[in-house]
Amino acid sequence: MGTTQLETVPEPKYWHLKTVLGEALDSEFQVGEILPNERELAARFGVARATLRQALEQLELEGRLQRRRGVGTTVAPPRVGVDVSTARHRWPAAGDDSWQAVDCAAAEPPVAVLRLLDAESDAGTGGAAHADGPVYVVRRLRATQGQAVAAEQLYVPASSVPGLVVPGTQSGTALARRVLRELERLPLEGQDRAVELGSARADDAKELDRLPGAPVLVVTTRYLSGGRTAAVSVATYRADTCRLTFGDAGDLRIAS
Amino acid sequence: MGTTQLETVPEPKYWHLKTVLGEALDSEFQVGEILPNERELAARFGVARATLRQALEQLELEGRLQRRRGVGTTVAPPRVGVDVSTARHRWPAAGDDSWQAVDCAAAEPPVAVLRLLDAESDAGTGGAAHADGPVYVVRRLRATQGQAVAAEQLYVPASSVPGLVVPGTQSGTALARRVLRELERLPLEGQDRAVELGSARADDAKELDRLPGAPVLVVTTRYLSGGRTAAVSVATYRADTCRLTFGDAGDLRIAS
DNA sequence: CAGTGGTCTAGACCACTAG
DNA sequence: TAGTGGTCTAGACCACTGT
Repeated sequence: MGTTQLETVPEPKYWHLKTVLGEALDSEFQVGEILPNERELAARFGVARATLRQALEQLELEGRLQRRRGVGTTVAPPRVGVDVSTARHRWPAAGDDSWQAVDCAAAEPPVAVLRLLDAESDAGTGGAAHADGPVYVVRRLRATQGQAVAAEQLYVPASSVPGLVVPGTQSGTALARRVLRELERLPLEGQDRAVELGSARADDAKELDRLPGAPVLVVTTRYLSGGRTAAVSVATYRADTCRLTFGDAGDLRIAS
Repeated sequence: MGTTQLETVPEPKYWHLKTVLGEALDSEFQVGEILPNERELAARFGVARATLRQALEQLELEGRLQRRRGVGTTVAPPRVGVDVSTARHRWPAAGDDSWQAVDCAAAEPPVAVLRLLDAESDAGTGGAAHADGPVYVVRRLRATQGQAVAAEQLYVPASSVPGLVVPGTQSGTALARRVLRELERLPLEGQDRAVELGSARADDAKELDRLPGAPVLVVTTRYLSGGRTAAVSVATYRADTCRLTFGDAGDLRIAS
């Protein structure tokens, strides 16, 4: 009783809410403007806070909202187009100032990365092209317009950078730059790339100023040199704020 | 009280749950195997069902689980790699049997698409290159290994297919094929592509066998011909089951 | 039909941010 | 310290699937 049950289609409340809110965002709000808090919005729409939050989550997923704990919910700017095109045979460092090397250390890569590094080795031999030796993990950060948009781990087997000399103790970021410089000496023959949805690991989330588990676009790149996989990059892009572009002709310019 | 509060770091329960479940999936379950139902799992871990669901949602987002109402929760197979590489200057139809034309009708595209279609027109003129005329919307479905992985709307301004003759009433799928055939007559000069996260619209969701709002990867492609945007494709890929590949050298073969 | 996941409620407390 | 979003609970009912 009380509920008029106006439609035969029981469209979920949060879905309808999302639509209504989305239209309101278009017509009544400016980018950066702060919305009423969740408790008030829920009351205003006559729903529980959890239901309201379900709608907000979707809008945030679509990049229309930005929520920050302790602050509030704001209207997000349009997603920034981030170029991830397979720039004609270039190493990840070459002439790209949007990436900033942060750290580097020898470490054991996850098995998924190991499989990529060994991808060209004969299945029968079992063993390894270069996965047995140490692998340098270079951590880099990508920023666009002052905003951190991606965190990357670049896995470089020591066998790919034979010319590298490692002095005893050296700052991680200096080592990172040296590994990248050595890498550029190899002839780059091609690259593989894949994009999939993931959720941010705790460390990546912190660098991207998001909570752990935040939705991210994971770009995996395999750099090929000498018939082998010379390096593997796993880059984690904020899915809420980024649109990955692969243009022959640059941006898609969705906004203006 | 009763809670031993074992850690100084108040890691969220659902996050810890997700980790535990994820490890269990690796070691104790087979692909396709069905998990205990949510009420039992929640009881077993001593949490509320909503909390358990938060963990399951994340695992589903990462493509590790598949949940179907009325059926249960199953262990998902590894994501399938779907090639979306900018195949050397090919129209969306050419020699690709993974796409199946479904329907076609003249319709008004969303404003975002209109902006793309007019992208090359002079900003000052305001008006339009060809957005004023009718626009054909071809709907297609992409299947891989018997599974629907993507739903596409291909926007083709009538001015891009001047040779097209439209008989009075014609089946939508036949019209779709004719539009595509006409399109192939144009010289394709290049294409722009962008990938971003979205949530499935109701109609796409139905064709992808998902609920509305399900996370999807939206691939927007702009086909360039004669210095103009001859067509725009908006393809919606299931984010849970798909990994988009852009290989020079084919798949990344994460699995085996 | 019984059993599943999906939606929704009305609370409570916590972690974080900013004044 | 006040106010925000984030987490969590213990229920309830609904929509869908298979038998």
